[in-house]
Amino acid sequence: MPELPEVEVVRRSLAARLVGRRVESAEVSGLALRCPLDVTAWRRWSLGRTVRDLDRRGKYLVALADDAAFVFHLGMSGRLVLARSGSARPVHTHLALTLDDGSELRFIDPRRFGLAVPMAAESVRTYQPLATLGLDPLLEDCVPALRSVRQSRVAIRNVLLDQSVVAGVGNIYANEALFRAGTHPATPARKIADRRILRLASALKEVLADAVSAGGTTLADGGFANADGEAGYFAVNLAVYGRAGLPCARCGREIRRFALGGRSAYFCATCQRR
DNA sequence: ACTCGCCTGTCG
DNA sequence: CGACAGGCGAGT
Repeated sequence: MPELPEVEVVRRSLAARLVGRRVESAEVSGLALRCPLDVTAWRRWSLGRTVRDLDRRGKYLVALADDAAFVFHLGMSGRLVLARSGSARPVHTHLALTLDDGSELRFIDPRRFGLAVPMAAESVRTYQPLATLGLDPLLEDCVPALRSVRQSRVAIRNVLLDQSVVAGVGNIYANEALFRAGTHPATPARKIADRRILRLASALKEVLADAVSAGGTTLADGGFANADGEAGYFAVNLAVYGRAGLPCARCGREIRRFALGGRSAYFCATCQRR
């Protein structure tokens, strides 16, 4: 489940080898991702362009290539990898861009919840999925964003998942940040005192930075890998996510799981209070 | 402000 | 074989 740290790890592992490369050909699988993969659009916007920059916006990656931009989202199971052109493509490779150094950028996504869209560089500014993103909790102070929802009745775990509030947080890091902040996931946002908002903001930044340093979270399913196909090792540092029934590393109490808005929330009833 | 459907692989 | 994983957009 690529969230902000995993996308940042991909960006860092990809950027140095992608920037300066010219796109020579583009092929697609024919299957739709979140949006249809339009081979005509890909060829129109990518062929002959040179990648100048690779940027992250929340969970999105934006490659700038001269007057074009390629927007990617890894969805649930997406990978962006660089491989040698001509080597066998893994199953579920939906986009392959061959580059001028004999490498090939591949977008691989078994579950096809991801996104790969080419466009004019000037269109990025108004592209709706990017335009609605909240601020970046790794790069910016997210206290103002968390304060902005102080009237909301929505459970704080769900607030953290709202990409228009803070961009890039998914279920793993929402749960982990709440554990570090000592706040119960179901706490209505408006019930959280300002001191706890400050604590949550710093816990969020801290857990995201720790996860980036560890190369991201690769769960037992092996879903996530960086651009070289390497797993991250933050999974060993998860305090609550996926640990229902196991003892809390801080107090020993059994971690509990419950459904919150259709997806699992995890917490320690001793360490986290409403 | 909710729920549902999309999609595939894995696990019990 | 059903449950589950879950980001996100569409529908209610």
